[in-house]
Amino acid sequence: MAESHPAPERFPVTVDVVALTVRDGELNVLLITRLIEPFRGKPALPGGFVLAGEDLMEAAARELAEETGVERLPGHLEQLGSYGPKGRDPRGDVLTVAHLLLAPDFPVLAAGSDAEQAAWYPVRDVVDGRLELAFDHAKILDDALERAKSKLEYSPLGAAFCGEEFTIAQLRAVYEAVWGTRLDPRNFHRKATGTPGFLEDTGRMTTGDAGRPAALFRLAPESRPTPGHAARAVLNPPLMRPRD
Amino acid sequence: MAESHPAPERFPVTVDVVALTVRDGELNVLLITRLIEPFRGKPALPGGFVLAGEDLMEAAARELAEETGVERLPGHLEQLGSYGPKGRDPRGDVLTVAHLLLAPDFPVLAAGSDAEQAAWYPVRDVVDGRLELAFDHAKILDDALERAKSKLEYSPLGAAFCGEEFTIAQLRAVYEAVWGTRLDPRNFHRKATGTPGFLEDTGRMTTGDAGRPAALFRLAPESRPTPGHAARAVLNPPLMRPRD
DNA sequence: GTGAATTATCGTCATGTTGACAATAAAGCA
DNA sequence: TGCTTTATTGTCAACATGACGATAATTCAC
Repeated sequence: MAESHPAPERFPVTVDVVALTVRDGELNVLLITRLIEPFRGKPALPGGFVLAGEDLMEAAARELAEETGVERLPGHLEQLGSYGPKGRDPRGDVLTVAHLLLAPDFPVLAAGSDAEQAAWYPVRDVVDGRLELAFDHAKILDDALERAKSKLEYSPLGAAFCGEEFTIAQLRAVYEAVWGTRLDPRNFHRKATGTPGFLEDTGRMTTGDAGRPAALFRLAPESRPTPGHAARAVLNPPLMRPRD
Repeated sequence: MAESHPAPERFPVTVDVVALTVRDGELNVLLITRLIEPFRGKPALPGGFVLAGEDLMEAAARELAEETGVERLPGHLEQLGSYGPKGRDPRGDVLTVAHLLLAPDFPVLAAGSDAEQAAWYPVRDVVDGRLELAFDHAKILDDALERAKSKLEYSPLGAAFCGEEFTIAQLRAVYEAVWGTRLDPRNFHRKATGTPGFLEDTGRMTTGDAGRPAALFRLAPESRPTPGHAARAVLNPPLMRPRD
């Protein structure tokens, strides 16, 4: 960290959050609709300015809570990367630190009339160009998707999309939604249950669904996120997504 | 990106670079020695303030060039992650965006007497606690090492530590230095040469070294970094590091 | 109720990959 | 001329994967 004699430039710093979830087998992303210029009326990633005395992750969690009305947000939050500060906001140089939230489907509270309404949108709509995002948020979403896809290969974070307990089929649905592929249920079952340190059988079963009841699993202790530390990578060898 | 009515807080933003290379089979990191307080006399990562109108990567490259005296730096530069702004600099909140450079060994020019001298240090000295880094740079280095280790598994970026052309043994030495393990030369050779889209035989050989001459390889076109875009991941299945 | 549909789970088998290690090739060196 | 060093090619068993058959345990339609 070098010194420069003139006072260093200062930048406004924002945090943006790419919140992903799986609804009805489809990957969704949380977006707000901008109420002001620039990009008024366009969908954008939720986020906002980092406040004095705040850390990045803290700010991301606060903004997300504010814009969804959800107090304690579920799932796994991690930093994605930083963008800017040059030329990404017409109003001036703004540095943004993007974050990634992998979460089970949670309901978004209605915002007041003067607040930007957050809602889930199918990721497909953005990728296919039916939804155009503000700023460089399409690029950020793109990076987030690639990160999410690769996280599923090497880490137990697919389970972050599920609740505390889940069936193998529910976990498989996550992989299929994020990767955009179909996976063989039998091979997936073998890999998921056969990878040491990944899942733990709860002994309980589902009831009421169609078909044979499924065993309920949870993350094994080794795969669970410990307070402070992130979840350790345990999928070794990885659960590779099909290429081509 | 939400709006707040009061003018948003502005933060000084720095870039830091974890520059890694392999010298004599050992992983080294580029450090400067601080000339001023705080942490005067302590080693630190090279870096400095982002200037107005600069992008992050640009700033990182510029700072590295300034502090090493090297104009066009070799190797692969990527963003690592952002740290702060809270509580990492006793002088006040500073956000830093850490970067990672994987480079072949290059000589560092002597700095002037009023400049901070950059030099290569064995990473082991920091990890073992023989060298104490300023600020939160030990944490950043830690994250960089983990990133580098995993990059070698899934991407062709091990070659970024080598020159344009290299032998399989030189590439293996990179893996051994970064992972801190020994690898079987025969199995590594099989995997490196057998992975489609990874390496390309130049047809040329080494001469003058002890032992049988080795074939010289370069990165295959698919693995080479294209201007603008990063190198695509091609090691599929990955070249896994031994666990335990 | 009863059979059909549905979903979960276990098994099989050919193929591909890994890890351990033997054997050979091609140079420099004493 | 051997001896040492390093590179490269093979071999083989263990393991992992992809494709798919078979069976189990439910709900659902009638």
